[in-house]
Amino acid sequence: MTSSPRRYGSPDAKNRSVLLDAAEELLLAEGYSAVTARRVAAQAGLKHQLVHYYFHTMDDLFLALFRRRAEQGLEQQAAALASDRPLRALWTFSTDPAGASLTMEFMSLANHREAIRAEVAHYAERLRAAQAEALPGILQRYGIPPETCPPIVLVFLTTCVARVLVLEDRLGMSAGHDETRAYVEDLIQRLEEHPSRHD
Amino acid sequence: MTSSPRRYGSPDAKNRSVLLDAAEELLLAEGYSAVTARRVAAQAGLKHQLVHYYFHTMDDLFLALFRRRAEQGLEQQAAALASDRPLRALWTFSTDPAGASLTMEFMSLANHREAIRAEVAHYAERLRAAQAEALPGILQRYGIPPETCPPIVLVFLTTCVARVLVLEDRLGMSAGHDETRAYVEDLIQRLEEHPSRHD
DNA sequence: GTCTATAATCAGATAGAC
DNA sequence: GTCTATCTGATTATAGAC
Repeated sequence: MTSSPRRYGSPDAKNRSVLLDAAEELLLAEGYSAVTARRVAAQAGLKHQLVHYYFHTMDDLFLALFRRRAEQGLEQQAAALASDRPLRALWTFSTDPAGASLTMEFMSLANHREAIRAEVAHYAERLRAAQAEALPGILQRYGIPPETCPPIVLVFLTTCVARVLVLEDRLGMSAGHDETRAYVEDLIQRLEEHPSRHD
Repeated sequence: MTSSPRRYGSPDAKNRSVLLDAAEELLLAEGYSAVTARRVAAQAGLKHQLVHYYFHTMDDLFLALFRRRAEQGLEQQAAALASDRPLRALWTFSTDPAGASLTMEFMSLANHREAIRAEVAHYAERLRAAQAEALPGILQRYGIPPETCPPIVLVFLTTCVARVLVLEDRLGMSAGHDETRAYVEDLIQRLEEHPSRHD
């Protein structure tokens, strides 16, 4: 009589990670619309019902996938900011094709999946807050007067440029890319190689 | 015997535009995954088969929708660049929420729809080329030495910032937005109100 | 933990009547 | 130009056996 007490897999089962890996590959290669229970399972070499066994709904799968990546991202960025060439490290981190592509894909997803929206927004704000907190000290170390440009604006600009570069690359666009990369990297190099000279 | 010579509606039929309008509303409000033949027709108050009558496939509908918007966009940007306050006009044009949202939605779509990809990339390159052509003259008029920053880089930066601002707004993000908007608008105002002074 | 089987939707697309 | 009817295939999700 009592309605079936639906069972679900434990969070640390091996095949759970296998499914998440498969989902991430699909998301990166074909976009979020390709991430269906059946295709994820096929990619993992498992039956599609297992997706529902480990993740109640597809939203749950996306959330689990996002959280796993988000934690890695926060750690990587913290390491970059703490390194001895933080600007270069931050730029390398931000323009990582896989990372930026996944972020953009999750942002698209968040646009029409309510459950994802809050999570993505929260993570992005945390990333940005960590940068905004670290940057003033970094700029000061390089002798850059804070009046030049508010650190939070610099943080925002960097993120924008990195994301759009990666996004457009994927579409086969290139207008202005080389010039912008060169401009940013030249800027970083001048700052980090000659901390005293910058005009 | 001869296989049915499938018929299709003429490009200037009234209901064709009605369907495109409906598709655009859906795309803006709920994202591209909501733009199905059935939902578009429902939004337009028509039967879903009419979508296939006017647009052979859904890709055709997306392409028609994109081209209609793209032509408007190119005209609007040309008008902005030719106005007496081109920087301000360009910024206003670029940060138009509806326009930027649609552009981002089409970029997401282009990411996993081959037929859309080429069209979106081509349009975006044309927009950027038009800006890159006009900007040197504008900067010269304001007395800005071209060594400060390559015009094409400025063009790219502006587009990035505008797009990401709009995208993040839709997700409910706000960190750094006010500061960045203020920074850009202050910059534009200083340039356009006092063409001679800029330091 | 994994399987078979199945329910219930929803999608794109076409044929042919009116 | 618009309709009804239909085909085909994909999707999420659940129940219950093993």
